Amino acid sequence: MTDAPASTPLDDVLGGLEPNQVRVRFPPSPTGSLHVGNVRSALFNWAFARHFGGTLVLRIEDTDLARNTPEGYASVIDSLRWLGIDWDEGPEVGGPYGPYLQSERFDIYEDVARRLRDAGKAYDCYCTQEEVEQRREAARAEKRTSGYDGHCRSLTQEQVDAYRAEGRNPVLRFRMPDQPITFTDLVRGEISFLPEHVPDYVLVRGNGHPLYTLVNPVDDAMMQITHVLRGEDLLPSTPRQVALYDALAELGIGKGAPRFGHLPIVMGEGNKRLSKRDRGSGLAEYIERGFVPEGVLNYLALLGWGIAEDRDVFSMQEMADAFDIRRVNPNPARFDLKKCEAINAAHLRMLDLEEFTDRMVPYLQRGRVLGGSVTESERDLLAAAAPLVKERITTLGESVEMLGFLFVDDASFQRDPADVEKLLDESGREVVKVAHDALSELGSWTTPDIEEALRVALVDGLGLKPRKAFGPVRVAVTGRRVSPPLFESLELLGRERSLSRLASVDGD
RNA sequence: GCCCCCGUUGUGUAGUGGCCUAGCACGCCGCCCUCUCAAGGCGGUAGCGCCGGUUCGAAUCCGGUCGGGGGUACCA
Repeated sequence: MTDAPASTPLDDVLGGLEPNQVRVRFPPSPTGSLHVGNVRSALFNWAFARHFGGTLVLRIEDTDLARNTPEGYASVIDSLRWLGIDWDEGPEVGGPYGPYLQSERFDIYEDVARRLRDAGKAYDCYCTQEEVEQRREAARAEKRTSGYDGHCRSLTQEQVDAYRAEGRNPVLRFRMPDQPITFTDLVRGEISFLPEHVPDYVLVRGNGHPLYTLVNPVDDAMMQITHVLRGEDLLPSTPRQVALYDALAELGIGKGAPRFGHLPIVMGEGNKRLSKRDRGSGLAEYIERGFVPEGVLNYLALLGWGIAEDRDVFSMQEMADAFDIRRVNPNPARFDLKKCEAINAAHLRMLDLEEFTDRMVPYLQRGRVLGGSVTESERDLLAAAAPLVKERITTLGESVEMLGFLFVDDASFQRDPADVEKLLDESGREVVKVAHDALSELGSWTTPDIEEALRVALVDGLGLKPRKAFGPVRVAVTGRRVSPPLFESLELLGRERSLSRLASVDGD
């Protein structure tokens, strides 16, 4: 572990800025639903900005027209809203540095590219991809750094004319300075690269299309971004960006390189980075299953950061208050769905009852347990049932299985075949019959009275262990071996429906 | 190949030379509670990659080594 970050004074984090002058950004590509790695990145930027009372900019990086879709954009916005990660500048909210969609900034990039070329910070490179590739392979064979070799750095006019005559379209290549590049990473400490290891790189394609390598630093510079918190996969590209920020500053664009903090990547199964194809990699899955944003965010925060050594459940406000980029662990973190579920369950339990109930509704509707509009009586029943399931489920989606039996009408009520086979055998059906008879004589239909009656009839009367006695009744009434507490469930189901379900076992 | 980053139980982490016979959480196992499942309580399992060095003393400092990851594009 590096020791530099922990010893980095706070002022080195702020770089002489007032806390509220901190400006960070989250720059997703709208290629589809957000990936958990992106969410983690958004969260850390959010926490950093909120901690200092600074600004979070949302910028949509949609220059790669082929891969972007309108649905992708909507999905990013919806995802952030669902998570509760709010931004101070960007699409939907505006701000002084717009537009915040890169697709609306092409003229800016064109202008900056021209100025970089005019100032000699970048140059036209006429090498074809094949030529570059060939030389790259040769360098590799000699165990040298494989990268652009500077072939077109200083062409004569004759050479340029000759290439032009061949009809070659040049790319615009950034001229890297011949100096080592060193910067202090907020997570990892000092990092430096030698010039021979960071070759000149392409800013603008032969067809005039600007690349990420240009666009991202240009926008950061123009939007006055002060801190860049991003995945460590971008660490190797940092030196060339730092050099570009400096060149831009010399042209009067921005104030030089921001401070960087490279967050550990999130790994999936095995030893590879959590990729889009991995199960559990997309935020959409979590929403569908009924994770709550508090839970997802809390878990993601734990990937590389912790609020205290003996505590791992906390709110986003608490995270914002306590967040310290210097305390982010540089180790890659492996995504653990079990832990994520545990954290989510903890947040579910922390919800107050009404809130918990409200949040279950859409899932019960999707599971066809509730209809599109919830009647008042359904609402009351749900409110009464909520405390019974709140401590028993990990995700809201599980409420469908847990509570379905209460809302479904007798005609469509179904029992789990496996549970029926296991518990409603001949003796089980006998138990249910006895239970039915005992309950049908019951005067007051309340949990304690129901329990009393069933204990007398089944435990005392039939001499059964409680476990054996109530199992068949549970399956008969709820349809499943696992359910909310039985006596409470019977009370909520009501006398008529309970008795009819018990009676229906016999007729099966 | 070259460059960069990382290396504490299965997983996430605490640990900044003695408080460490390494703490916490999740997982897993067992017990208690108990009408099922949870929740809760109690207990258990398992770790400093390796080798040298510095030091009275190292998970902590230094060197090396091994391992893992990332990058190496007219992708982002």
